[in-house]
Amino acid sequence: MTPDPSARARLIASAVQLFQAKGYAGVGIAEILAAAHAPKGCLYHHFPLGKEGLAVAAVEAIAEEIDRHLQAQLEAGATQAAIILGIATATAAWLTKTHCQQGALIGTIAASLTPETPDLRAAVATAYARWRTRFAATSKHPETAEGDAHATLCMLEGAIIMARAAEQPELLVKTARAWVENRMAREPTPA
Amino acid sequence: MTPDPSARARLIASAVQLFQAKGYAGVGIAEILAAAHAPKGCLYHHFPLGKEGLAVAAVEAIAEEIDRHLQAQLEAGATQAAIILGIATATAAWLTKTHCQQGALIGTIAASLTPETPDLRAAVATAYARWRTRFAATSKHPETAEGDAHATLCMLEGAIIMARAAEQPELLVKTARAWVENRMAREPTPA
DNA sequence: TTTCCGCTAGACCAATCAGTCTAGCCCCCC
DNA sequence: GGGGGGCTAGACTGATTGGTCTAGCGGAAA
Repeated sequence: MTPDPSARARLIASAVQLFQAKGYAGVGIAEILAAAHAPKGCLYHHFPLGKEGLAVAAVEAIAEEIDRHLQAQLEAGATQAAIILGIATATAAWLTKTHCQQGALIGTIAASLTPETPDLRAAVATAYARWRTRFAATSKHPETAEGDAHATLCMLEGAIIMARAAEQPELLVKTARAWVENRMAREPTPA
Repeated sequence: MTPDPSARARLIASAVQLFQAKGYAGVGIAEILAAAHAPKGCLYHHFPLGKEGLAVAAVEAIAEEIDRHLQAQLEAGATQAAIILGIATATAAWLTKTHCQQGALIGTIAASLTPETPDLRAAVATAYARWRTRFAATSKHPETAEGDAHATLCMLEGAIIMARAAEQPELLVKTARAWVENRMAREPTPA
């Protein structure tokens, strides 16, 4: 099992799972290594910056994955409302499946950022900006596009956190539905 | 300095500050004790359940404080829009003052709840439910009151987290403003 | 004045933390 | 068929973790 090309990927996958569940400070390196079946030296070889470096990679991986998903949906002509509801429904199902123990990776990490991990903060901010830009790009109201996209992301992140805290995944779908209906009501006839 | 009646209060105050900044897992007991100028035995006397007990007390204290503030404003006849904007503006000012190092206590804790701290999860869920109920009580549309209140709380929590991550407190006010204008547009003539 | 007890005080513990370092495997190149 | 180096492997360290335990201060009651 020498030049195992998947060791790095396994580390990132385990980090995503664990950080998602317990937050950055809540997970020890030993736990990640055990989950990834990797020894310590392996981590510090692939991520010389240690725990923070791994977390940055995890954030970037998820940011990339979601951004690709967004892009694909938008290019396929999905409406913003459909995308929002799709994310909410899928996440709610995920919460149910994991008994509310796995949430939104980036939101979970974002909530407890400290000045001690500036690189991690930067990665999180970049991820949010990326989604916002992607989402705003197809808005029908250019002047409010960025603001709307940002508000939508806020609602989703907040709703995921609150649904987890209340252990009621369905709250997430309900909130998203209310949100899109709210917007529909405001824009009865798309330009 | 014997029966110091303020030791317990000092512990809670320090816990609020630190948990707010770094999340539950990110703060060590030693740090809280140092900030509160209290020895270890003092904490375990007042909070036999240790760290989690202290965190529960901190969450309850903040929940109570904010609930009282909400109640006072509602009784004074403030509109929901005014209250939302007030919270956003005040929090943004607070973020600016603390260089985005202090956020929303309950949101920060809620984001990284684990099954290992069930009491803390319960305290957080109770706090959210309390605010939601309080806020929904004065809605003009009873049938959607709870849902609206919940969505508003989601938006605020998410916006605070994202404003912190981006280190742009003004994002919070902008998002709240967009939110209330959205609602105004939907309800042109209050019943 | 003496007893009592709520509370402070901090030494102490095993466990865990993130991180460093050396040893050595094994593929690839020469 | 020897190196060389990317990578795995895990022992090890000092600091810190949450928590327990005993000692003793000092005001209130008798």
